[in-house]
Amino acid sequence: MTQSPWQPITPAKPARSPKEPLTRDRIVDAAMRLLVEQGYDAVSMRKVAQALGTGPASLYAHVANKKELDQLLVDRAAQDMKLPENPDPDRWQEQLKDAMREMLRVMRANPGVARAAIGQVPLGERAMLSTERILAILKAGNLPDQAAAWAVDLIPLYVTAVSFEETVQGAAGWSKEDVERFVAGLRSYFESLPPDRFPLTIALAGAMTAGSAGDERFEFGLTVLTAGLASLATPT
Amino acid sequence: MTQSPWQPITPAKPARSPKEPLTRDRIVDAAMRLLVEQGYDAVSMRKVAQALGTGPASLYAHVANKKELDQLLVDRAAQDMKLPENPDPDRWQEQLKDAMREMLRVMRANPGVARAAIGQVPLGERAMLSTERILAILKAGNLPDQAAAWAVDLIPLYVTAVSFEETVQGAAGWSKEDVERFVAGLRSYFESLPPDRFPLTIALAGAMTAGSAGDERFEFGLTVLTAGLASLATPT
DNA sequence: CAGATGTTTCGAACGGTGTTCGTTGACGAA
DNA sequence: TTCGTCAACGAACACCGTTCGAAACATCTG
Repeated sequence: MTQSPWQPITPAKPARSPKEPLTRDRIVDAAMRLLVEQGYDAVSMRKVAQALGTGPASLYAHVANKKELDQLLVDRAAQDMKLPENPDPDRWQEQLKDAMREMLRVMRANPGVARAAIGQVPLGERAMLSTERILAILKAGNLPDQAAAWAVDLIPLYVTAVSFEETVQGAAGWSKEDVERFVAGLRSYFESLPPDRFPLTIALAGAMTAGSAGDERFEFGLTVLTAGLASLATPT
Repeated sequence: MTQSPWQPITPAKPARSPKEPLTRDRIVDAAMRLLVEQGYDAVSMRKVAQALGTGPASLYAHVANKKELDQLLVDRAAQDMKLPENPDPDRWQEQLKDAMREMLRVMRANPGVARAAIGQVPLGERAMLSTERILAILKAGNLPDQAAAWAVDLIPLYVTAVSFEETVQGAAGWSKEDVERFVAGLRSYFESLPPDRFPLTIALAGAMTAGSAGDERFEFGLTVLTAGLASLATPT
């Protein structure tokens, strides 16, 4: 009774990790790799920790929570965006469109970033630098201060939303044919609606499902936004 | 040994539920109530089932999965949107703005719907009817078919994104003062950035954080979008 | 009326999630 | 050398969506 038969005693001592110490940067690196290679859903505290050869609890010494990690990922991606430093007042509309194309390009290159970015203002320093650059373009276009300030919120909202939609489809691992099949199904669904109540939807079924593959849809949004903003510019 | 002391005997027989049978509608009802009262995160298969006095597995006989339930919630909300049936060509821009205001109103009345709607085309019949109505307004404005077709995608995208942003804040149970405090913090963060690299952000810090409380920000988006769309209308 | 067949219900479980607790160990200051 | 501090981390908590399989019920067949 004084001693039980198998007493585990100390479990051999885990030898402490011989690896280099954890840092915020190493965590973001690992998370970014997971994000790009396997999409947003693969970025869990557990999987990131596992990729670093440790447990999830270890991450919380360097990152407040999952949301903060998401923000860090967004900021890391913003770093890759190349935006003009000295905008040209004569070409501001085209420059604005280019900037939005660049934002979409980066989000596509890092699938899942849109998912992490949606619904929260990116406040990291690198993201703020993008904001500054966009503001410069808008000021070059002679937009009133208030309009420029709100537009700089509206613009990423659009790009992020578009990229997010693509991400949702991409997350399911859809191939080009899958997308085509989905669009075709969508179109025939539109056309199958009751004609008395959905005349326009049926008539425009083709147009509504057009441009889903390429960038025409996105370009349309660019056109609408820049035209709308241009209409607010104070005449010089 | 032959009999243990407390033998539970038969567990009283669960008497089979004396309640009315489960239906898709009852499930959506319960989910909607949870959504409105406690936000999107409260809408889990488990909680919906619990609200109906059953287990989560029971729901799967009527609803394919969580995503389908989300779609059903969006469609249920779309039902509440009152949009004009016979748009007036002379007032189409104002009618379009009103329609978007109505969409936002409904999304606000059902907090969490935006979260359920984001990133997926709403295909339910009631949602499609809203699409039809918006199309009618756009056609009244003499937009080319392709423009109208893409715009009818762009418009809910904007409204949903705005509502979603509000939802994220609201989900944390923020009061009016909380929002004010957050905005004030944001503003002083902008102003504290290095002046050499962020001159515009600092100069416009006030403007960028303005209009977060009311609807001015949303109205700005309406103005930009309608103006941009109007610029695409074919002259009559 | 009895039996077979199909559908609905639902407890239990699987494998995942974000996060917290409390112990362990390493390292710098005294 | 001792002490105090703090990163590391195993284990656990409370959830999540979904599936399985066995009952309970409804309905049609003989």
